[in-house]
This record gives sequence, C-alpha cells and structure tokens, in this order.
Amino acid sequence: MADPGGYDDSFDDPFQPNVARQDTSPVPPRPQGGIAARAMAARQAPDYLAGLNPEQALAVETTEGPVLVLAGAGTGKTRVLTTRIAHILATGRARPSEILAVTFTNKAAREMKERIAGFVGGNVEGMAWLGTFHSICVKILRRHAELVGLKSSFSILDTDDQIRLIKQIIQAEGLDDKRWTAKAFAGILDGWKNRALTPDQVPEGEARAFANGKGRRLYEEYQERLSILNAADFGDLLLHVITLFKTQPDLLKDYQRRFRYMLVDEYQDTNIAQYLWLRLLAQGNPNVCCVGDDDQSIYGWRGAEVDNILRFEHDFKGATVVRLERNYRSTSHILASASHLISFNEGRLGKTLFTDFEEPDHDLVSVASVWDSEEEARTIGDEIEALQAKGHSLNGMAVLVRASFQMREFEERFVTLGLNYRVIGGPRFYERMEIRDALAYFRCVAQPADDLAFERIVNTPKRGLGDATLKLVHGLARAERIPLTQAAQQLIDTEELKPKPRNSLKTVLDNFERWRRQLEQLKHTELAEIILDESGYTEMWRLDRSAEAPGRLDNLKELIRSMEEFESMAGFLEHISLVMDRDSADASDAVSIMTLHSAKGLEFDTVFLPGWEEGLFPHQRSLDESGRAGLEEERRLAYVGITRAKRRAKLYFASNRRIHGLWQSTVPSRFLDELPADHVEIAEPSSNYGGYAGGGYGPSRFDTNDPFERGSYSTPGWQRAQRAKKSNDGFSEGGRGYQSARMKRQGPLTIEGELVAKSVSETPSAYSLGERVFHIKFGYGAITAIEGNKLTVDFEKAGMKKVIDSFVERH
DNA sequence: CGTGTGTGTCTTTTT
DNA sequence: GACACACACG
Repeated sequence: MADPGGYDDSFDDPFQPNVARQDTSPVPPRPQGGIAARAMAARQAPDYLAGLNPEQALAVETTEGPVLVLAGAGTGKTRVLTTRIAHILATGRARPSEILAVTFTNKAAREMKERIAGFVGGNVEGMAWLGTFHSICVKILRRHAELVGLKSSFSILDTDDQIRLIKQIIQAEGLDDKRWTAKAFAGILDGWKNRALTPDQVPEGEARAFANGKGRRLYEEYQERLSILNAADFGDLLLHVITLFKTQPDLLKDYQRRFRYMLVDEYQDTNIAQYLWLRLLAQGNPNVCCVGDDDQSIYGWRGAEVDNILRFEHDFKGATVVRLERNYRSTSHILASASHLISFNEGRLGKTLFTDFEEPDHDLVSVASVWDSEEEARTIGDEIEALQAKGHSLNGMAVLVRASFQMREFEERFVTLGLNYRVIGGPRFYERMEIRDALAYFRCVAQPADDLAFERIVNTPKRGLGDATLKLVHGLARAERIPLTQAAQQLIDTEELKPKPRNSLKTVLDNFERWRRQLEQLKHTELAEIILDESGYTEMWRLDRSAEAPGRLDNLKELIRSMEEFESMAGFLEHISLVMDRDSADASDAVSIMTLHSAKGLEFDTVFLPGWEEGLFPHQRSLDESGRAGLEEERRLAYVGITRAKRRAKLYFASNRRIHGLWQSTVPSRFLDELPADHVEIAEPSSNYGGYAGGGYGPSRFDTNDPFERGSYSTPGWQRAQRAKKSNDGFSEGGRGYQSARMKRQGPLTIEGELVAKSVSETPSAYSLGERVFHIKFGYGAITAIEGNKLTVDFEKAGMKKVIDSFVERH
C-alpha cells in the first residue's frame, strides 16, 4: 500500500500538493521535488525511514518543538506516529519510558504497540506510557490518589453505575426523577467534566438550568458520594489528574521532566479537559506532536473540540505544521468526491488529498435512487452478490449507515440471500447484563465497600430482599456514612428486619465473607466459578427457559476463560473497567455492516452508503441541536464515509422511508448535490421497480441520467451551501432563525431561512374522515382518523395503517 | 414479590 | 412500530 518515493508530482495535477508551505516555519521551506529531502533521507536512511514520503519524513524527523501533523484520510498517519517513536528511540533521544503516547481507544493503543514492536523488537513493554488518556490517568492517579481525596485502590465507575448513583442522589434530593432524569443529568455532568469544570466552576446559568436550580448542588453531592465510595467516574480520571497537576507544582514538574517526548493520536477528538491536561505537561517541555484530521472530527456531540486542532499553532507557539495529503488508499474519483464535498465546510485548516492512483477503468462514485429502504437493501444485496461472483471478497465490502436502525433491513435481506455478514458495534460483551452481574459479584468480593456492585446483586438471583429491606440498609448507611455491606452487617444483628429477609441477608453476607477469605487461597478463576455457583447465579440462568439463557451461560464461561489472562482478581477488575472492547476476530469472509462512526479508521475496497436523505443524513437532530456546527459535523461524517472506500463508493437515497413507524417521503441529501459531477455517475436503476420520476413525489435532479441536465450547481442544495459560505450568522445561539425553529417545535425546521426537511407538516390535513384514498404501497382505503398531517387509513388489503397525508392521493 | 399494562422515547460511542 | 422502563395490580 505504501508508495515510496514518488515525489515527482505532475504540475497539471489538480490536486497538486504544496510541499513547501509557509507554516512549516522552523524548518526552511523546501523546493518542490524535495531533492534535499531525498538527500536527507538517503543520508544515513535507517531502515525504518525508508519509504516515507517527504512530508512523512518531516513529521518523523522534526522531533524537537511542537508539531502538528494534519493527516488526511489514508495518508499514513499511524505509520508516521509509530515511525516517529521508533526514530526517537533509535537515535537515543529518549528511553521508552520517557515517551508519552496517547490514543483514544484501547484498540488504537494496541495497534500502535504492535507496530512499534515491529521496529524495536521486544522492547515495547518499556513503553509504559503508551495508552489511552484514561489508562494513563489511572496510572498517575493510583500513585497520588490521596492528594485528591481517594485511596489508591479506588474503583472506576462505568456509565451504568454512574446513572444508578445519580438516580439515588436525585431521589435523595426529593426531586421528581421523571421530570429530572438521571440520564439527562449524566449527560450534563459529562459535558461539564469534558470541559474540566469542577462544581464551583460550572457557569451559574447552566447550574441553574437543571432541577430548579439544583444542578450545582447535585454535582457536589455526586462528587461527595464518589469520594465516600472511593470511586471515580471516567471524567474524574482526567479531572483529578488536572487538579493534581495544578495543585502540586513539584509533581507536575516531575512528569514534565519524565515525558521528554509526547504524542497524541486523533487530536481532533480531544475534549477541553484532555487539551488542558496536555498543555500542563507541555508547559515544561515543548516536544508535543499531535496527529489528527480536522475533517474527520465527528465526535463533537460527546465533547470533542475541533477548536483544539484548529488552534494548535496558536496554543503551541512555534509549531511546525506538516500536512500529509498524499493518499495511498483511494482512487482519484473517490478522493475528488470527498474533497469537493468537504470543501463546503468552513473553519477547516484545509488539505487537499491527492493520489497518483488514477486509471481510466476506475469506477466513478455512484449515486442511485431507490424507492424505499426495502429496495435499497435489495439493490445493495444484489450488487454485493454481483461483485462476489466476480471474485471480490466479502471482507472488502462494507455497508455504512448513519443510524443503527438502518441495519436491520440489511441484515434481513442478507439472511434471505444467504449472504455472510457481520455487524460491527452494537452491545458489547462487557455491557451484557449477565456479565455485569458477575462482575458485580467479583467487585463485592474484591472491594467490600463497592456499594453500587453490592446493590446490583443483593437480590439477584431473587432472595426476598425487596425495596423495604434495601431502604433500611440504605438509610443506615447514609446516616452512619458507612458502606452498604457494613450497614447490612449491623442490621442483621438487630431486630430491625423480619426473620426472612434477615436470614437471606445474613446468608449473602456470610457468603461474601467466605469468598473473601478464599481470595488469597484459591486461584481467581476457580474462585470466580465458586462465587457464581454458590450465589445461585448460574443456577438462576439454568432454570431460566427464555431463549437467551443458554447464550448467557456461555458468556459467563467466556468471562471466566478471559480471566485466565490475568494474575489476580484485582488485576482483572482493573483491566475490565478501562477496557470495554471486545475482540471479535472472525476469520470468515463476510460483509461488514456498521455505522459511519464506527467505520472511522477502517478501509474497504467497496463501500455502500445508503440513506443519503435529508433528515437522516444530515440527521435532523444534529441540525436541530447544533445548527451549522451540526451540519458541518454531518458533512465530515459523509467525508469519512466516502474516504473509507479504496476502489468503489456507492451512495443511495430512498424516496420513502419509515421513521418512527410512519412512512415519510424524503428529499435527497444536500450532500449529494455537493459532489463533483465529473467524478460521479447516476447509477442505472437496478430494477424497474419504480422510484424514478416517481409519480407526483416531486422531481429530483436524479430523475434524469444526463449529467449535464443534472445541473448540480443550480440546485437548491448548492445554492444553500453557497449562501451558507457567505453568512455565518443566523444560526448562532439566539439567532432569530434558530430560535423560531426551536420554539414552534411542530413546525418544519429551517436553516438560513430555507426549508430543510419536512418532518411534520404545520398545516392541518386537507383530508376529511371517511374519504377514500390511494397509497402507493398499501393500495385503496378509507380514512378513519386524522391527527394533524397523519392519517389513519383502513386499507382494503393492508388493513389499518398510519400514514402521512402527502403520501396518499384522493380517489 | 412477580407479572401485566401503560407510557415515553426513538443518532452517533469511548473510556 | 418497537422496545424499554415504570407503576399498578394480583
């Protein structure tokens, strides 16, 4: 895949790279052709440097001072990162333990370790500080926990624990937990922690917005409870370390001295807390290298700040900026399409991908119109089979959807076709109920004060310990500020409880006592089995005759098997709380189905991109909640989707889609209008099933196959984008258009005064009860109920259905 | 305490 | 239209 040395960029290439950019200031600009660079590389050219292109080499060899590597999709980002580390090590600039290398996911960290091992040999274990933000923070925090009010053995709460804890607090505050849900507050809390705000730093307005002004109070209460529980949530891991660095200057200096070189992967995904964390470390030491791509920032909704990468040069003075624009993945058509699309975004650092991979027989990016999601699945299924028949492997194909509800239809279709597929994403192993229950048992044994775990399983399996009993235990624990187990212990010595629950509770506590004693004597896997058996947990599932029960028992076995890899129970639990990913290494040949989000970082020969319709992609909710920023993020998502493809990218839009149970007619995504006509073809209809010039559903520019008649640049979508480019007001918080759209929630949503997508019509239906209508899918019927623009129709063949009025015609 | 019915929600996901 | 969750009932 690597294309060594081709520096001779032809000058008529529209994607001409600009190697000598002025912003690479600390390093003298180099002339085109990079003879100097080539000479440099040839000078002593250690093995690992061979085959890097000049920009990559610059990114690797500029070891001193801040460096921002803007790595477009498929430009060899990981390679640069790992080679850079190898280079630092090989030239003796630092020892493995002096390099800090941060990633977002465990998967990325693992891959990086493996690739560095390829260069350096077995020495990777010395890379103690290569890991995710969170795992590195835990490591630091375990050493200095007492400085932030924790014990070194603190446990890490996952999202589930977090929500249950918040719920308790909301109830304890006497709030209506339906009006103010724990989930909603968890989201707000996350937002605060992503911005590194401690309770006292939360802006007044935001603090007041939740629970009648109790937002701040709840946050304080929550932190208080965490500290009693000796626990930290994911956000705390970073936040506590920031506090540590800020309050302990000596300690900070220590770490600044230790980390002689710092690298951050996927910098566009960092949130404010992570940025602050990095900046604290970089204050003592400017050797920070951040790698990322602003055009692939798709996690704004969970706190990522594109601004971090946009402002890098400003934040880290004297930064060298290296652009990697030579793409080794995709055909020129795919790159041109993606580039043209993304150019509609403002606020980019600006890169233009190019490639030498250009042949006349390369497929254009295709766009196809289908009638509905069913036809979409059928068409894609057929195309997959056709490719397979030509000898293409299924592993090289993927269906990338915007939202997971789209997956089902593909699965169903692939099942009927007998097409092998795999779904990536979805519920993860460690999030399954039975696994979490089992882990709760283990946690109770290993960490007696783990209230959340205790609560989870005191009455699982059922032991007659209901609300009444638990309330009592809770009350005592709260009053005495002691862990639940301790409170329970005290209660069974009193007459407070009725005999039955009292005995039950005693049995549970005795069990835990015994298991704790066995903790030291038995192998942890053996003990795990004993716990699950003696607690009656496995028995519970054996007796359960539901369809999932056998699978759950299998999962439990799998869990115990996976514990083998760890030395002790504590080691296992530590790992598990941070590493929630599962490795489903499936060797069989299969089409992948996944969301666009989970496709980031992957590549496939052929990529199918269904559902390019207004409202779905760009998603209405993204537009509603984040306006222009939301739209741009959606566009980046589209960019990510297209750039996953190596040879073929095939886009689809359906004229009709069922959303929330209702059939809606849809408008093609504006992103389709933003593709360059020269590189796109309108696919022939795969069947004569309809959908073209579709009877009265409004013309689309895709109704014609003539590329000239399509007139991309006069469509509403294009004009909309042009207007968007000019004005950047009108959609800011409080902007008039935004608020009015917000306020009448029933009305259609507007952006820049344009109708974006009709989800609910504001005008009442023009139909009346009893009227006879025709629906293209359901046939003839009579209206039995009207609700705004939604009709309930008793169809002669299809029976009662709810439909949108614009979807039927009088008859 | 367990089961049934009603209600509300319905983007994206990692740690 | 489907599913999860909460509350009320037996």
